[in-house]
Amino acid sequence: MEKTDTKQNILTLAQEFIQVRGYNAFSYQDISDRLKIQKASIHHHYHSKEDLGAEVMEAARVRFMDWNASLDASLTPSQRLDLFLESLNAWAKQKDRICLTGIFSAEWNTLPPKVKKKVDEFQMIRRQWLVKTLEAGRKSGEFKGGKPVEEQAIFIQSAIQGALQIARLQEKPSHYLAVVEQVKEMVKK
Amino acid sequence: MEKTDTKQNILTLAQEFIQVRGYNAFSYQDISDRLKIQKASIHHHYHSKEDLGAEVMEAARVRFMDWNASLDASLTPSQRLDLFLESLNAWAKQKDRICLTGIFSAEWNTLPPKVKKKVDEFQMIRRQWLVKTLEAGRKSGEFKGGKPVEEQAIFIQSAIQGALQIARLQEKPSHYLAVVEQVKEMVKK
DNA sequence: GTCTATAGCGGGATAGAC
DNA sequence: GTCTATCCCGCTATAGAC
Repeated sequence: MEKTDTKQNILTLAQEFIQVRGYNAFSYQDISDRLKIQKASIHHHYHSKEDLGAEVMEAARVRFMDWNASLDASLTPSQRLDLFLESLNAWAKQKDRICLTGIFSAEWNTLPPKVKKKVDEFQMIRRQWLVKTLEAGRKSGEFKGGKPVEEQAIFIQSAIQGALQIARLQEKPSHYLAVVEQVKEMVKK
Repeated sequence: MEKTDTKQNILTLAQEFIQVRGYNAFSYQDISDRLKIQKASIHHHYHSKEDLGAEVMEAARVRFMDWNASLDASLTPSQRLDLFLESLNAWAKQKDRICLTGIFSAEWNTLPPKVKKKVDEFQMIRRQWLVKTLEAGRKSGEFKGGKPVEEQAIFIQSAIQGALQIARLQEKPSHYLAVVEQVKEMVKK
């Protein structure tokens, strides 16, 4: 077992703590306890907490880009939307996590600059993905028309972000699915 | 000017800080700076931060009940829903605030017990109000049928909570209004 | 009811040995 | 790359004078 994946382990744990407890509420101590290393060792891999937070978002961005690139070209817009919504259900099922943009946007006014920048970027990339997918679905006739796609994308992001938070608060992962069903009903013909 | 409203001033400021910065990120120091009193004096009015957080939610509950009681009996369900959605727009317009349930549900896993209890209670009271209003609207023929009203209420709460967060992140209060429009379109005939 | 003073803790970060 | 030791800060909370 190589020790070189310590850096990766820190990143993975940081994301978990951020989703579970929030950026402000988690500490280097939390991570060092779980990894059985000292607090100071974490600074060797991530100079500051701000950097670590930014790297968590950067990794999420890369993962989303990879996920998108891996989608079969033959998938319809409707199927793509389903996969997108289903991918977030993972957090609801784990019951103690919400989505990254959900926690970061709630803590927004207290976040360090580098983190803010990455969060905003991540949010916009996903927004654009939704816009593109919604446009494709309207063109293909699978989706309803109506409000501008940009507004519809904001609506979808709002609903799923809020749904994950409310589902966790009430310990009802199924609340997320209920919201997803209504999103689909609203978008699809 | 009486000094007896110090207790009320603390409560008002606490709510502001919670909505702007979050429960974990605000401190007694923040309040004492603004009120030009010492940190220790705050403890005289609210024994602990946990109590203060719980009182903020309790006050919000009372305000909501009063607001509901003040509604003219002749208002239609559709008008009631509009007023409900509009009341939250106040936070979007102030640009640096999100709704109380939004911040508390994001910080959920780190909240002290008394606060959790009050948040959950507040959330459920508003849910029930929405359920009642949606039912009335369906009965009167103003609202569409479809998904169970309970699920529709969860959907509305999710969407507006997420919308306020996203609107603040992108400094676009209008994002909230765009979501509200889509909520109305979804509910009303 | 407000003050000063301080206890006690945990946070992020750094220095320097190994 | 990990360790020990330490610094400095801000937090919640308490004690006790006025």
